[in-house]
Amino acid sequence: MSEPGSGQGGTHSGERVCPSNPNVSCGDCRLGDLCLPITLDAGEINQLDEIVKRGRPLKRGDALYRQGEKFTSVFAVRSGSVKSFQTALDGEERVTGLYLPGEILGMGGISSMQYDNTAVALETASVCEIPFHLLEELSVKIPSLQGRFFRLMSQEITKDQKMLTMVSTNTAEERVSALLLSISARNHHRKLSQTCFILPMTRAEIGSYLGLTLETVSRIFSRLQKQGLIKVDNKEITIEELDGLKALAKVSS
Amino acid sequence: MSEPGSGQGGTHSGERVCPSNPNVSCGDCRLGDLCLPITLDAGEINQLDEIVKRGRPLKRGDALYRQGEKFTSVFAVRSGSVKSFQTALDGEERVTGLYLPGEILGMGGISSMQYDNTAVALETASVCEIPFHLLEELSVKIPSLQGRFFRLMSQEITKDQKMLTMVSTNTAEERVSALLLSISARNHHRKLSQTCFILPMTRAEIGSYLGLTLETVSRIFSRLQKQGLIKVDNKEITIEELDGLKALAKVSS
DNA sequence: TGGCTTTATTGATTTAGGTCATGGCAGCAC
DNA sequence: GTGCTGCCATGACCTAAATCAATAAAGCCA
Repeated sequence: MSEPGSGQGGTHSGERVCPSNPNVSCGDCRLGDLCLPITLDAGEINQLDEIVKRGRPLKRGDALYRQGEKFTSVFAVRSGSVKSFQTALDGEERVTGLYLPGEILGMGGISSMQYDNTAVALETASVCEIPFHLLEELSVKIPSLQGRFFRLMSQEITKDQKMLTMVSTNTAEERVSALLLSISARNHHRKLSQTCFILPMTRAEIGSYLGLTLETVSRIFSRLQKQGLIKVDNKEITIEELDGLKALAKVSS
Repeated sequence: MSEPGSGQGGTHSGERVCPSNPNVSCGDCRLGDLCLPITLDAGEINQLDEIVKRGRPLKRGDALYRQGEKFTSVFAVRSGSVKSFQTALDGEERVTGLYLPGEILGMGGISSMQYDNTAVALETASVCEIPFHLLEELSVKIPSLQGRFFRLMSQEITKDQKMLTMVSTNTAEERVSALLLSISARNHHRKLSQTCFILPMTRAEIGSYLGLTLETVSRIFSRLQKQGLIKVDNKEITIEELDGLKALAKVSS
């Protein structure tokens, strides 16, 4: 019953089901307490459910939306991971965000009515698409949904400003440590291991995200490993000394 | 009738009045077409007006709110200018935003219920305070206000991401040029000179905002002046070659 | 299985911008 | 006026990270 791509909708069973299954409703999705529905009651979740579109899983490299396209929807990551990036005038890509299950993206497009970056799946991923005009209408009817969405956007603002502060003041070592800790904390929040995980991005993508070159990222990984703080096996990171890494990262969280 | 600090409220005259006058209603404020009220009709603006608190003008250095304080309101700059900054663990201040008349700040505090940065006036300034819980209630009643606020927050997200991209990829010269152009464009939008203006920040604040040292900012100003692109007289900047500066800044706007 | 492409590591060298230091100048109090 | 204090300019030097380069390892597919 919880295999991806099983049968019909209406999966109102006792156990919550696999989030990669496209037929899971918001009420049954095990991400409910991270995603939009938080603060909504059962009836409201059903209304939200009606406007959410759950597409086929995406393959690595598939785009959710592209920079410059007409803005229509925001997206919630259900499984897998997604990066967003801006394409500069010279064609260079600059990674602006990494989105894990339960996180919402695409909100930068609301004001200008077109997406301000491109979002692509970093691995096989499933996402929920929420048409924004419907979300807006529903938010008028459900004040707590409006509030939830205000809070989500505010969170994005806070996150971006933290990132900005970090990129413009911290050393390469601090930035890399902070990213590892951020992924660790988000995994922990999703009840996954906070000490061992697979990096969804290449060294080049991490560098682009942190304002570093891929060589520097690689060197920092090696250095942190030499110091015994982490273990690196290609994309698999094991944090050996969580507190040591936190001390290095010098971030408040 | 348009002197700051004149008499009573109810200034419904034909001509729009000076925005530093604390008794001007949203409908009469000449910033109406930049600020929150855009897209609202007359009746709606009156409702918005009821919840907006217009305080005494602030002096240079006065705080609108402080990092860590309980979040209560968002603020609109009416006249003067405001900076926001985050205080790091070591007590260092990092400037995260510059807000000119018509611009809204404080939205980062919504999600965590406390302000995520400190905002202080850079010069004599007047601001409107909008208690957020009242704005939220009103937004349910006035869908176009909800929409306007969604757009404002989205704008902040887009702005921050652009800033992030810039700080992590562009050279010192490009960053300084881009900031000058940003101020120029915002002045132009307010029907002020786009080629001559007073910088509201010190070299140190500009550096902090752009992820540079004050020495570098100073050197870049000198260099741009030597190239004939701008004229610098202490805080007064005159852009001599707008197109040349744009070419240097390498930004899309 | 081998050949191809993408990704990662590590070393040598360069450079943009930081750091340190000095002097000038504007604004303000008295 | 004189002396302070904060801000700015500019020079000398240094360093973190970029760039250039070569090699190795992983993933892919035919």
